[in-house]
Amino acid sequence: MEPSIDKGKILQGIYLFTGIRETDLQALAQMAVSRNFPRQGVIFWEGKEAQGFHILVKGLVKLVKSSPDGKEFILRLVMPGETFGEAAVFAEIAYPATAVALEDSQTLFFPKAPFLQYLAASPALARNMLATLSKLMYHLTRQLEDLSLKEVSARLARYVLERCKETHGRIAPGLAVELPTTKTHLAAYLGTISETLSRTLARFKSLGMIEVDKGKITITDPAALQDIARGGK
Amino acid sequence: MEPSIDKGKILQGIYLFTGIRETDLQALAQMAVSRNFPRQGVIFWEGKEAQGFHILVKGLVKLVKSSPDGKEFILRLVMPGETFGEAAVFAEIAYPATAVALEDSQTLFFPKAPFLQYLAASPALARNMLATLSKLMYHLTRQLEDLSLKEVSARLARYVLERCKETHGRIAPGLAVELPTTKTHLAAYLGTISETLSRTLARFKSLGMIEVDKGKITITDPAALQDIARGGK
DNA sequence: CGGCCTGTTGATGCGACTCAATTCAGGTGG
DNA sequence: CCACCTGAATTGAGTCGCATCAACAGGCCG
Repeated sequence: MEPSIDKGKILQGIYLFTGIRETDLQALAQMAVSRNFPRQGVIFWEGKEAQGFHILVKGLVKLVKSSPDGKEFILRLVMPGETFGEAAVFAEIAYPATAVALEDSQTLFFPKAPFLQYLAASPALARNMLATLSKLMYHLTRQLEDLSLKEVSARLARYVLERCKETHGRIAPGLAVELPTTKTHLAAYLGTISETLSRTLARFKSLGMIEVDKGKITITDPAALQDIARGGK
Repeated sequence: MEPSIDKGKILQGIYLFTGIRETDLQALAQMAVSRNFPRQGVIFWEGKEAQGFHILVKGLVKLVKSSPDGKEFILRLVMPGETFGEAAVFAEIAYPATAVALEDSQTLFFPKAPFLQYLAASPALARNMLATLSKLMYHLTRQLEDLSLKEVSARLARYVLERCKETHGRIAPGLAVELPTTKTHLAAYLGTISETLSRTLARFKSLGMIEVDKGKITITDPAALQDIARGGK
């Protein structure tokens, strides 16, 4: 068994719980269950009736849709501190995707019933949850826009720029973005396959727009990237 | 000016407000503003700071993403009784898509600030809103799955089957689904263009899977459709 | 009647997926 | 420590789905 962790402590840093009173945090910590998953372990399956949602404490999780013939699309890579599986808790629907741990991971699991009960008593929590879902919806519509209107090069360019903005707060030559995992996963996230991603990266590099090195992409020509992200060429 | 409508009456039939007390409904009706839009009128623009959300009372509305070069993707067709523009209200984000009336339409508009204030006092309303957002997210992930993993024929087959199930509660030979609007719009909704949709419909017809007639599709071979929707052939 | 929008059908080209071969890095076990 | 294996990444050749461009038919409305 895990050495007992301070669940209340963990909750303090989570966006979902900002502005929640200390005593309420303790109540929430009470209902949370710490769970561990090995690399490649399935946290929940698409189509399974939702029993609650998770907060990722440590590790890395992918949310995937997969097709009968083995292709898969990564809806989201979940980083520590983020929640996942929330949506299925509030409507009578099943998990819309499968969650798989990409590294040994630890989560806090909130069972549906007690959480909903608590939610009814906490407007601040409800408000935070609405904001969380809203941001996820925003993200999903962005992905839809990319998939339906843009080609792979534009999606990749946008991805690199957004990650750069996210990690450094700005976009400038010389700044680098870390790939959270393998290029194959990135390909699945961008709605393509590793071969195509490899070629596209090679083309960007040959055009002097980026440098690629060991799971790290360095931006050398932001303007050109932005042009491509908009759909240019 | 419109002859004054009974806003309270309208709210009663809306999913978002089920289980809300009568007196609360009156308060909500107070804050709602009736607005009218002509065919082709823009209700809000993508990127504009959200000021509130709408309930469609009458008419038809499309939520679209459009690219610089004129292509557009329809995220959702909004039918009377449904809400739209909700997501942007709860996080500090802009409207993620543009809303356009496809027919002369009437909405009830709920301004952000008073609605949020009211929401804090009504757990039932918060709960309903969470459920609404959850269902929309489910829908978005379905679309993402289709776009990333399936080809046009599979998307069309799935669309026809789902609409059939929705309108008749079951799927059987002889049942028909109405197209809400033009085939060009349906194409944009399926992430393709009208030419490709036309060809695909023609192929389905020649294979004896459907009959097409005047904005109506009649299913003749459900099994074959289901096979294609799963990715077969 | 003459525009306009929608829908259909044909020919062509391009982007990206498929299949296949090779290299490379990391981890394992002898 | 090296041989081995596995998964990731890269590169090439071939194919396919679908968008593009273009021409044309039908319905609706002013």
